[in-house]
Amino acid sequence: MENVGGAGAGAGAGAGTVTATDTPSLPPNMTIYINNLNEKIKIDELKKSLNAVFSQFGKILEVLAFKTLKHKGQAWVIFEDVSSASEALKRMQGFPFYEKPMRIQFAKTKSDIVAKADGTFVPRERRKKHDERADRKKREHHHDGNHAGGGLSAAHGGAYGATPPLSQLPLGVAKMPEAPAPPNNILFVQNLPTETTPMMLQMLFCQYTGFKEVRMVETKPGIAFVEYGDEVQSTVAMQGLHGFKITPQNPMHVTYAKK
DNA sequence: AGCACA
Repeated sequence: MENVGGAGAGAGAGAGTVTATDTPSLPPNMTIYINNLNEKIKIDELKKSLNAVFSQFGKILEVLAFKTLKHKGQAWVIFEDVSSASEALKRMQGFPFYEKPMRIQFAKTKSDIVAKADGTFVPRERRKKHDERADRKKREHHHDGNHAGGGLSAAHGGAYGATPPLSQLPLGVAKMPEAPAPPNNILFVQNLPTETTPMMLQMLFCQYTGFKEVRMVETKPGIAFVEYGDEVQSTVAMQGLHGFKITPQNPMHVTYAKK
C-alpha cells in the first residue's frame, strides 16, 4: 500500500547515479574541437573529409587542421551556429573516422572567423598566451544585450550516455568519409549488374562529349572506371547517367574516382 | 596527449 518511491535512499547507489561522462565540461561553442584523428591522413584530405562528414549538421564556416607537432591529429570545425555544433558533437562522438574513433569537444575559445563576424575580433598579438580577461575594469552598465540572443540555448537535455547513433549515419561514410570526392575526369561507377560488359558501358558513356574509355576490373564485378577528357565533361556524364538502370534492380552509382 | 586561426 505504501508507495516505495519516496525517499528510497540507497536504492540507486549501486549503479552510480551519476554517469561518468568523459565528455568535456566545456560550454557549447560554434566550434568543435576534434582529436584522436588519424595522423597519417594528409591535411588537405582530412579537412575535406571532415567537411563532408560534418556538413550534414549545418553550415560549416571553416575547417582548420594543422600538421605541426603540437596540433596534428586535431581539427576544428566551425559551424554557423551552436546548435549545429552541439548536434555534431553528440552524433559524431566516437565516430570511426579513418579507423579511429573521433573524440569531440567544444572548442575552448571562440574562433577568429566567428569573432570577426561578431565584431569582437582582436588580433592575436595582444592575447598571445594569457587569458583574455586582462584587467577587470569596472564597467558602466553597458547592457548591450546578450550576444546573439538565445544562441546558447542548449538543445540537449543532458541525455548523455546515449547509444552512439552510428546506425543513423550513412553507411558508406564510416569507411569512406570522403563522400563527395573532388572532381575528377575519371568516374567511378558502382552497383552494376554482374553481367555488365565494357561494351555496354561504352554505349552509355560515349554519348557524352569527351568520352575516352571504359575500364572494368575483372576481379571486382559491379564496378567500372570511365574516363573523360576533363572534369567538366565527366561531370556532365555523371549527372546524366547517375541512377541509370541497366536492370531495374541496379541503378548505377556514379561518382568521381579517387585520385 | 596535444585548443588554432596557414
